[in-house]
Amino acid sequence: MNSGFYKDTFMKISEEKRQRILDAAIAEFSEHGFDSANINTIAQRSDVSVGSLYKYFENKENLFLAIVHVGVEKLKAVLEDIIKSDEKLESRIEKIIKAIQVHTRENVHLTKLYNEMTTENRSSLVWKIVSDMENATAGLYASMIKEAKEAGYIRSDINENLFAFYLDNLFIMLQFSYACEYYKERMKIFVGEDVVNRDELVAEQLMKFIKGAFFLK
Amino acid sequence: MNSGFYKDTFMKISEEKRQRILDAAIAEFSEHGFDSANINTIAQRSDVSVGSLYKYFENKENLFLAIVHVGVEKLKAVLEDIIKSDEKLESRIEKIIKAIQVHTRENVHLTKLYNEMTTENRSSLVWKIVSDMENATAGLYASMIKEAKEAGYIRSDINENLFAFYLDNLFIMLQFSYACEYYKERMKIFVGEDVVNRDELVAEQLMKFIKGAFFLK
Amino acid sequence: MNSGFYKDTFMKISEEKRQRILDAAIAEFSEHGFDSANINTIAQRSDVSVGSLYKYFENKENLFLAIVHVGVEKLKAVLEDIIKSDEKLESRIEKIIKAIQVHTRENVHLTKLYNEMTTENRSSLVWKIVSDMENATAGLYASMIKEAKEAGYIRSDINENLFAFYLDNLFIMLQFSYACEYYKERMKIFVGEDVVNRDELVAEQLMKFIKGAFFLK
Amino acid sequence: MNSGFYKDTFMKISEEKRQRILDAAIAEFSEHGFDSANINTIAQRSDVSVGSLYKYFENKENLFLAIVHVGVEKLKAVLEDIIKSDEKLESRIEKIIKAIQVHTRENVHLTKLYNEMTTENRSSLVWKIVSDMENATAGLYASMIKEAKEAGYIRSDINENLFAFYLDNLFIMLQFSYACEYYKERMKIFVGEDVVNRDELVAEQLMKFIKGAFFLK
DNA sequence: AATGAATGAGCATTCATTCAT
DNA sequence: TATGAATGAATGCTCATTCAT
Repeated sequence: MNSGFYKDTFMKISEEKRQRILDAAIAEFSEHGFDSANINTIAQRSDVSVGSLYKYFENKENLFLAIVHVGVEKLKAVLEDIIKSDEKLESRIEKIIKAIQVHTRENVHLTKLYNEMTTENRSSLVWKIVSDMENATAGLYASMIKEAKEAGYIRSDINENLFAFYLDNLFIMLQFSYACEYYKERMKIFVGEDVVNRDELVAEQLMKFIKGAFFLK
Repeated sequence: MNSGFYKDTFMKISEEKRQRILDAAIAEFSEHGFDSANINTIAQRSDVSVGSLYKYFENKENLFLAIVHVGVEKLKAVLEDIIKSDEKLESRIEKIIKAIQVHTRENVHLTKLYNEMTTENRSSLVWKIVSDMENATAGLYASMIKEAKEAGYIRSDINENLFAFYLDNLFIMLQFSYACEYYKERMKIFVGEDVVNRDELVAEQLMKFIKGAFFLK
Repeated sequence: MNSGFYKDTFMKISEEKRQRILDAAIAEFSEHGFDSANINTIAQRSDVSVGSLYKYFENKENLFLAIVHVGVEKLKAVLEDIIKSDEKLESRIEKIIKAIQVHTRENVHLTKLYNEMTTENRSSLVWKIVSDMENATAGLYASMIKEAKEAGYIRSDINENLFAFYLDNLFIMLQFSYACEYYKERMKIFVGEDVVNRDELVAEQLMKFIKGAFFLK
Repeated sequence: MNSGFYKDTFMKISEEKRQRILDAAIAEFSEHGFDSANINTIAQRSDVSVGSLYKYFENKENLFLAIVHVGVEKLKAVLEDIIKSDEKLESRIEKIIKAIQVHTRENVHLTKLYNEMTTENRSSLVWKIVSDMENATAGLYASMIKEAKEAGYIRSDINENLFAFYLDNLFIMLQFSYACEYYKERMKIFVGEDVVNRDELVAEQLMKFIKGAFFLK
């Protein structure tokens, strides 16, 4: 049950306090990156003593991993819900795109964290946590595509693994483009200052892009 | 000529030494990220004294910006060459994909740096340098697509800016997938352990993906 | 109450520890001057960690200003006590001279610090703290003289501000001559090796000098 | 002949270059104090290479001592000229006061340097150079006073050494009050913002102060 | 269990001094 | 003799982690 990143004591405190700590940590880590994030600041932000923080988490790294875990679980929940539904491929993809737009805006910090996380420093540590999700998504996408392919619904001359990969690549970049300053600026350059207010257009065109790639016409 | 990140003295030293410093800095920054990168280590790695390093660069930040600048210029050169050629859209895209595969493998550190750079901390500083390149690429892709659209070569119901954006998103993720540990692992999960040896397949399928998205069938 | 140079935490530690820190700082700064004073040494001397020192004071400068403040307050207390008494001018001056001799010997480091402080580097920062005291003394001396002048007790053809200034000049040099190596050596050259043991003579003659300057005969 | 602070080579360069170096050094040391003064800056300011500077002076300290020496010699020359004249005491003192006002304004840097020099750090090293001058002045003042005393020109109940000492104290403070920021501000507080433009008043009142102290009335 | 003061290793940066040219 | 690039020890300050209360 325990993901191994927090100590048992962390589960003995009130739900509210636990959340305060996680929120503070997510904010701090996503704003400053792992190295510059300050444990003492996280303690202040969450109105908890440093001492306590170290009663709940072995060290800075584990606190980081714990929140990455939380973030991943949250995203996984959102995606699985959609992918596992038995609607047809097209509408599932459409739902994912819209879900990404909503979820990313509501969890900007978590998304920044996800980007931060892919950085060299921490990647090996973090991989243990994330591989799980990536595995899940990768599998789901691939089988979703395979299914559609077998049903003659999409073209048959494609490698479903690679196509799943490219599809997810587009989704990841969409997330970052909505949450991370750098990618947001970049998107504005490509599309114009007001993209951020034109979610439907972005979704519609992305849908068109993907459909073209997948579907027979 | 001088990008403003290094002092004039940096240009007075031997080409070989200059390269040694840049390489050491690129390696250190890409391995540890800006904050954890150690100037003293860079000095040792490049067999130069710390004092000298500070004779060449105002401070840690400027050294970082200088190498980002170098990286960006290098990549820009590669891409512009291809995009500006007057071959047809299809073969230009194909060339870009292949160029990314080659360039990224040859410049793993620089690519890691690019990822590192998109991280919150430094993004505003770095943006000045990179926006330039993003602007160039964005414009080139968009006009390339517009042209093809007007020539009736690709479909006419698309927003060229957004399609250029999605296209570049795929390229960026391809780069990271070849250079950054995290993304490399992820790619393996999606496609299998041996992807890294199957460049042709990756390129071919990506080509198929993109062609589907763009071209009339 | 808080002069603004130390953080609140400084007042939460034991009186004894606080004094140890101030003493160590006063010694170090007065021995080496602001620039060469070593924070790490002050930490060792006062048997406190550097980290703690920085918990109590924002930075080196504030620590310096804090002890200057302490020194000034101490001296001010001594002088005000005497000047504000309502004895006659003559005996007040005599008391000041004796007080300087005693106080300076007991606070050699603080007096050295005062000298150090008048040095260019820090003067503007320090002025805020000291101007207060100088203002007080200047005013007190001047009104003391004015009063005596109006009472016909001393001569009437003098500018009380300038005479107050010259008087204080003599006092300042007396302080330095007892505390600072340079001025001490100088005094020995002027008066002989054993001046330091002849406080009464020094005081008596200075009294004579000043009385001549001020009083009608 | 060689004071021992510079190497022989220093005398082999042009008078003009030598002066440029001394001026730059005086300015730098008086502006920043010994520790913060920067040898490389002195080299730039005097348009001479650091290498050369080290050909002329053993190290930073010796350069400092060399300029102190110059300053002292300059001041000594001014004072001796006056003190050794055979005018009567009163007018010699008057001339000294005026000379101080003029010389100090013309040699602000040197005077700041003198103050800087009395600071603990350097005092023992510096003392060798200055003791010489102090000795000279002390002796001259004392014998000047003794003479006047024996001539019945001033009062006979005074210790000529101590009176010489107090007299010189007044002179030193006058110098500092014209040259050093800290003391200048202090003088303004005592006398008013426009003192700096009222040299005659300052001189006249100081004369009055001293005459009262010394002369029979 | 909770606190938060205390610790001290670690790193960016400066600058006196050297030495190859 | 003159140069100025190169050196690296030294120091202010930060922050993860500990531990006495």
